[in-house]
Amino acid sequence: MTLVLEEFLPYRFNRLAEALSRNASIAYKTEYGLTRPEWRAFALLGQKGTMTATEISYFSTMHKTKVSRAIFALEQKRWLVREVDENDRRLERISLTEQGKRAYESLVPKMQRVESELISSLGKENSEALFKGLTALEELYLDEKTASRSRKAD
Amino acid sequence: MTLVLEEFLPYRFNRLAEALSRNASIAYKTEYGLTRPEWRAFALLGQKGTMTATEISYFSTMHKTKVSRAIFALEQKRWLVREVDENDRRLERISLTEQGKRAYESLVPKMQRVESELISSLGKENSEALFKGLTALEELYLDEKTASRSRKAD
DNA sequence: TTGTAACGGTCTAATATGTAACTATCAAGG
DNA sequence: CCTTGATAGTTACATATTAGACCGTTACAA
Repeated sequence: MTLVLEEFLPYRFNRLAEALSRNASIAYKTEYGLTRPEWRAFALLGQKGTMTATEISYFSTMHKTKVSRAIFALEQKRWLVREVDENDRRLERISLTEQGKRAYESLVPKMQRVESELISSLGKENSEALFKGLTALEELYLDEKTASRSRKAD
Repeated sequence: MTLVLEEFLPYRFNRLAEALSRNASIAYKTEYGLTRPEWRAFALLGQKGTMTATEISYFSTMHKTKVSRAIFALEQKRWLVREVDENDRRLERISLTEQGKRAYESLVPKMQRVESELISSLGKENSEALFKGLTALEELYLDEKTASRSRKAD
């Protein structure tokens, strides 16, 4: 009995995830000096506006210490600010500065270009199949219930 | 202009890769005490027979130091042995011991069961779409040329 | 031969990540 | 009020991972 690693789903996903991330990271890493966790937190703040660190952790599925450090780095760059919530002083409301928003507006189109180039190279039929398969898998594995339990991954 | 992280391919792949790996790892981690790099090296050796460390690194797309440590751990378990190649004494020919082969024969069916349960939960249509999409992506990103250049990932 | 470049593999030092402890705050009950 | 237990976030320590130096080979051209 033999298992062919190249056909094994966890292996295929890991390899592709790594390749896609590396490919996408070129833009935010070389031009903006962001790490992957920083990019994720940044993208979420640009997408959703003001958030708490816990929310960022939830939506990015990153460990809270990773988020904490990513936020610190973005704060150093003056791309975000925090304000303590007056109603609950444990919370910090985090939002992009004007400078951060400008960076977002200039970075996001580049990221989207990478993605759309990828999709057009795949072709309509393949990319539709891919989306269908991914969505089905996500429904199976990453339901709210599951997602809220396992938030430590990168 | 907004980028929706939940729809961004690198993010989706990373999350799914993590979820699939975690799910698959239960079998080899709890019952056999293997780490992920160890499992990968082990699976390759079971699949392909005798290999060198560099070959394992190539096919597993793992960094060579990771492979080195994985091999060391499997050697400690007495699941593999190395012999220096007489023709080229830089090389070590690594292969599973009888004990290693027995472990392989008992572990692999469990891993395959996990995988086939996943696929049957997805249903025929979705899993076919998934495979089609994954294969297309792999051809685009992980061709020999590409794969041989970027071998550091996990 | 010998010098030089390349290779297989390991070891070391720097980075990145996760675990668990800690601070500060809040909420609810006595 | 005061205690107990939970939550938000940071920090310190332990672990895991990577980059790069390193050693012993080998290949091959001069």
